[in-house]
Amino acid sequence: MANTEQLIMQRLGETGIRYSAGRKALIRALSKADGPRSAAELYEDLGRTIPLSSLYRSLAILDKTEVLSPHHGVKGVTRYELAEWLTGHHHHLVCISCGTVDDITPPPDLEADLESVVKSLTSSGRFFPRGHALEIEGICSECA
Amino acid sequence: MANTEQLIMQRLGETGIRYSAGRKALIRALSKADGPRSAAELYEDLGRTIPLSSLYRSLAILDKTEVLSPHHGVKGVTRYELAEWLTGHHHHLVCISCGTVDDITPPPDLEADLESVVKSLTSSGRFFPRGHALEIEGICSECA
DNA sequence: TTCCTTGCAAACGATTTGCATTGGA
DNA sequence: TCCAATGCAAATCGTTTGCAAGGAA
Repeated sequence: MANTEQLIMQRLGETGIRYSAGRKALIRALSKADGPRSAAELYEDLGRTIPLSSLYRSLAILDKTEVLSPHHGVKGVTRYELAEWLTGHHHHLVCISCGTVDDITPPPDLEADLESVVKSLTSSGRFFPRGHALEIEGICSECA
Repeated sequence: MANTEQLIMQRLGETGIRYSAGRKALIRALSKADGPRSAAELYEDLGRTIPLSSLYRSLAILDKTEVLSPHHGVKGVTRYELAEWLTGHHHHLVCISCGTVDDITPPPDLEADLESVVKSLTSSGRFFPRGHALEIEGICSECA
């Protein structure tokens, strides 16, 4: 999706945030990944060319501007992925052994079921839903 | 549930783990809570009578024996709740602002839908599911 | 006596921040 | 020029661990 970067540049331009070379590399690494990535993982993905502190800062900024969304997984590490308005809605397979997260896309009719589940669960009026996440926890093929 | 403690004592007894006064207090605090609690929150709940290190150790042991199950939420903190074989299956409302987590129990027919979603998503054979978690993310009434 | 548990302090790992420097519009 | 971005090091925060003392079986 060459278009994804266009959308990101546009979003960032609106708020005076620069789409620097480092951030471009970060975004491309995330685009290639098949699931959310932590700062440490991105550090390796990028050949340790960008210091961790810069990665953390960029991740925080891109999170705040909703270009990325965080995923809080096993072992207290935060992983980030492109926000759903860029990638489309999806869910996660989470390995409870190594913490790896893979994306999965549910068939549309099943997703409709999920939506109705969410709606019926939040009809109390005491909670204002922004989204939902179906996390399927188990053991990945690497750890099995 | 006076019966819950019986079940826990029995489970611990099988593995030479003691149900000490501190752990009893911890379990009772979790029983009263309406959602998963972090070590720091339990520390406060218990009037700071049990040091954090003891709480962390007990939480780790009770996790390993599957009396508790962990929830990895906002801000990289781990919260624990009684395992589902003690409390029944349920899901979570997660406040993306303050990190608070509340339990919700889905109507049985909707839960059946969820089960079928999970089954259809994991039919690839490359992932071995242990459970699922539907996290509904949004803003709680406190933060709204 | 034999282990498990507890407390305190030190150690750790992930993440954040202060500060001086660099770089782009 | 002006402000955002970067790099390094130090600081924070949640969590873990070493070790010696306390307690239950």
